[in-house]
Amino acid sequence: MKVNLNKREPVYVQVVRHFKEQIAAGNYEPGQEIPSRRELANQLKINPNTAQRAYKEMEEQGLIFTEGNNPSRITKDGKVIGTVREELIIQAVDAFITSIRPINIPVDDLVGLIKEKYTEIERNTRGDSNDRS
Amino acid sequence: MKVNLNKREPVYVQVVRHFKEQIAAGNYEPGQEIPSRRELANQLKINPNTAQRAYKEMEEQGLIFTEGNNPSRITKDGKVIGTVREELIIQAVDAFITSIRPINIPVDDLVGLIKEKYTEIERNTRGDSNDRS
Amino acid sequence: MKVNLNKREPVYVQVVRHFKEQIAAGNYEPGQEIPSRRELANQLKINPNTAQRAYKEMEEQGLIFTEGNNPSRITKDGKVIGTVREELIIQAVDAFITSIRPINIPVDDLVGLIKEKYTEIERNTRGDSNDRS
Amino acid sequence: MKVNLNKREPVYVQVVRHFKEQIAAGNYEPGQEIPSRRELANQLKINPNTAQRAYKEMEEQGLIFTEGNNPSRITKDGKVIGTVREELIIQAVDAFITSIRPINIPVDDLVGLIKEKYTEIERNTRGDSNDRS
DNA sequence: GTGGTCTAGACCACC
DNA sequence: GTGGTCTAGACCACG
Repeated sequence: MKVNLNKREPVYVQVVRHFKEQIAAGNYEPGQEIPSRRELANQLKINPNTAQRAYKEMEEQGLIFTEGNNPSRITKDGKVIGTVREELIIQAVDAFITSIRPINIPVDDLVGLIKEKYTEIERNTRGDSNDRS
Repeated sequence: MKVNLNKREPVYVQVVRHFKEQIAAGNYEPGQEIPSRRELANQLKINPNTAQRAYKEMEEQGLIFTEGNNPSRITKDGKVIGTVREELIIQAVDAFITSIRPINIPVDDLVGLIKEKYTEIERNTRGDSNDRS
Repeated sequence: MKVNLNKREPVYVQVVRHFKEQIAAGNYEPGQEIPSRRELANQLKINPNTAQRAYKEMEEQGLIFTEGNNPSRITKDGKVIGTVREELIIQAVDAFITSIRPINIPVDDLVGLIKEKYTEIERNTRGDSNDRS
Repeated sequence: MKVNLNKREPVYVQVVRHFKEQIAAGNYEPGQEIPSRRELANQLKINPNTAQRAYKEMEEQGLIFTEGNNPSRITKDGKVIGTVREELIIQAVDAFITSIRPINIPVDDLVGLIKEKYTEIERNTRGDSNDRS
């Protein structure tokens, strides 16, 4: 994973989103260990406080849990995991429609463009693993 | 048009985007006058400086031009106008794909969701005209 | 002559400068008639008030004079004409030095560039008359 | 550095030009930190917003860059730095030629004037260091 | 009336 | 502390 310091999206939000994506994609087993806060901060070269904030956010949302001084783990609650996936999809679709609606483009043209772009990416990344964190 | 002060997207960016959408939708003739900075500020109930900033941005991008102290106008350059539409569409599609890609959803499911959402909106707004307020 | 509405230099100043240049270049005889204010405004497609302001400025500086309802004329005072020339040259040189000084470029390099540019222009305009008002 | 509030040239443009000159003169290392917007505003006794505007301009031109909320830095792109110098010189020479051309002064007279003025300034400033204040 | 700049002061989120 | 945005209000010159 890489973090972009210049985007308007705060770094800690980017981190949270990244984990959500990994969970939604099924790249994490329920209960699986995730890197410690310090470790993540080192990997991404971000401030430990930022990592801490991201983890705190995820804990509050029930995505991860921490027992005592052990490393944090992905939630074991299957329902939460399913919700994350839906949430991400709905958010993406809504944002897309909102941004494209005022332009008055026929929905079929749109679908064409998306399929095109999608297969183009598939072609470029075939064989790559999905988890490039 | 309405402006949302609470979004992360700066007001002046919202204004720029709104004009781009209007141009892309064909609601502006090349060379057409647009409201003066003060007038726009009154309409949107924003500060004249914010309007000024939006217009400056548009001027730098070649979307509008100003001769002397006359009110600004939409560019007469048809090429620019054509590009705006494409740019908006490509940006939207790219952002969408980028946000949805890591989740590994089959493209056909995606298309289904989009069409669904799209027609739902169509149903709610049928009969509305394309006002340029 | 052409006037640029988008420069920071006010239009009326551009007009004044243009006449000064013509005088300095010797393209006007002392006492020669110049276009009426209205005529000039038509030629340059500027507001008559702007033409008026330019002429007023020139009268105050003693460059032109007007007798009754007759067309204005270039001053007959040879000394004024000589001064204009010197003034323009000194202004130009001063502005140039001021802008180039902080960069620390050897004066000989500078002279080389100027000569180069100068002859380049000469080549492109040979045969042209100087008065393209 | 000093800023002149009474010149026609806007303050923020003066600031941008000053940094360009410093870069062109080699007084800044690539990647070197520059004062924060607030600090610069204090130094020059201008409003922080004016400093902000100057920095934004420089950022758009690729002269400086900002990572997250850290102080901005001079670009590390050597090409950009090289271009700045050339750009400043060419602009100055072009402006000079444009202003002096219509007067029809022999190029050798011009060179004489420049050298004269140049050495005169050298005499007055010999011993000064290249401070970057 | 127009565009343009500047100041003063406030607010926000991020780190 | 940093960058960034916004408001409010003033001023200027141009046309």
